Amino acid sequence: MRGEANTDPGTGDSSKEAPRIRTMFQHTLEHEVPAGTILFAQGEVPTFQIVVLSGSVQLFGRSRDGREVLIEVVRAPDLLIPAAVVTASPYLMQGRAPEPTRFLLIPADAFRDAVERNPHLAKAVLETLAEQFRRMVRQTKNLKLRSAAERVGCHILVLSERQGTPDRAILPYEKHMIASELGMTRESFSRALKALTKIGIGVAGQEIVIRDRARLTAVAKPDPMIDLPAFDDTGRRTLALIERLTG
Amino acid sequence: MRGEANTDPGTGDSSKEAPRIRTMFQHTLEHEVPAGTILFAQGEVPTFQIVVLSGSVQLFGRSRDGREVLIEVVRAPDLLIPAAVVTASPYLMQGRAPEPTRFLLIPADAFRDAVERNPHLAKAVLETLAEQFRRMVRQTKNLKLRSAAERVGCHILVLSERQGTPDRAILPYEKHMIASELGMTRESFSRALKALTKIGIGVAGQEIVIRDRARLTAVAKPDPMIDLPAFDDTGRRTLALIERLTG
DNA sequence: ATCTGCAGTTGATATGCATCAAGGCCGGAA
DNA sequence: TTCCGGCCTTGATGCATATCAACTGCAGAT
Repeated sequence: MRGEANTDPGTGDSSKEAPRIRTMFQHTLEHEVPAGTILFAQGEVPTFQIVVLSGSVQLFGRSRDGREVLIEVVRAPDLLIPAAVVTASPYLMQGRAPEPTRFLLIPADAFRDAVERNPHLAKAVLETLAEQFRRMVRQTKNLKLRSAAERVGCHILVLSERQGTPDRAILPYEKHMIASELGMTRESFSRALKALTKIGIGVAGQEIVIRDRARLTAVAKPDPMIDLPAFDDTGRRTLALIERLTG
Repeated sequence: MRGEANTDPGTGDSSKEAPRIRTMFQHTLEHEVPAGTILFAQGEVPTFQIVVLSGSVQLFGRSRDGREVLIEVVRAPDLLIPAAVVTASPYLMQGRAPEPTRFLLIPADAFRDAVERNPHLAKAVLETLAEQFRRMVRQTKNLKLRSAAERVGCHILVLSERQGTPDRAILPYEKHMIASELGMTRESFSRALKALTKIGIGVAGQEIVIRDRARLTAVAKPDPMIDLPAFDDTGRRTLALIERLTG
């Protein structure tokens, strides 16, 4: 737990919001998990609003016959599925940390209370959730409007932008994960990469070298209405606010 | 406009929220459009928070080569893409009313102001947006985890439940629209329906008769973690609040 | 070192779905 | 009525992607 919550620092008690914030503070834990940790299962009702401080979380959807695909990735700083927490309904996905990851765990009911009482928090959560909604819309468009090869090409372009290296991109996790994130099998992903080899990229393990960005762009046809913008500070702003509120 | 906004009814001015709510009220329009009306284009920045009072709105995603697919349908009562309004960012989809539809148009900045000032409104919008996010997650799972035939079968089951008729379902709009909503071509949709004919459904124009629900269920494998629940009153509650706030 | 298991690649093949093309069935216009 | 023009269906075909299978390379265990 961060900074000994029970030794209440003397914040003025006269402010209307203070009691609730203090509640949120008192029971909020900070927690770090190793790579591979399952955070929650599909179908569970959230007990905490999880705040991703560092690292990332993969969210998997499972079909009844047991197949699992990567639906989305939440990268720090961000909230882990506020949609499930504010509606107090079951997670639709399983959450797993693919790397050592740090969290803030805020009890779900305290979080809902705080959101209801603190307009700034409400606004921040709303913006974060809105951004997440838009990510899902982008993904749906990606799946419905593009071929597998285009999805792979655009993903590489987005990665290279996010990593600030226009001439290369590092695949952030295993290829079969990325394949399922992009809605295809690992074999198809492998073949798509190989095909792109002929139009100006090089593949060496996790590293993709972009030799001919113009040609790759021409083939993959990136689109600002589908692909994620390189920077978005919603998460950072939301995190700053929550850290202020919890200590 | 609803109920002569300028003849201000004597609400007490002492309450802190009143001025903003009144702003929202003053410039809020009620509007009805005929079937086929385009409400906004992909790429436009929202000028209003549109509230769907009756009817529905189809949201289309467009690729750069001009192909358009139905991404989602917003049915009254609901908010039209609060995610774009609260973040003041461009719509990722085009909005079109496929039937005569009534709206409340709340100026976007007045809406954002009101959300920031009124915790009840903030909570309602948050819940509505959360529900919309969850719908998108369900759709992504649907696309990534199921075959075309399964998607068609489950869609029929959902429609029949929503319409309260376990033995039949009426397709709410043209088949080619539903096909693109389900991520396939109209031909594939047609063939999928025909295939399902052999396992206990009948097709007559827009009407689907479900002769053998058990068999259809066995084939389509509906799943509460993917398919929409029959009832959800989030929209209704949000609408009630907004109507109270706007007069 | 050897064994083992998992990630990835590659090839052969299957199949689901799209595409292309033709024709049927309306309902609306003239 | 006839003549359209959508919408839908159906068939033939092709292609994209999945599936199945074999193999490589590597890392961790013994």
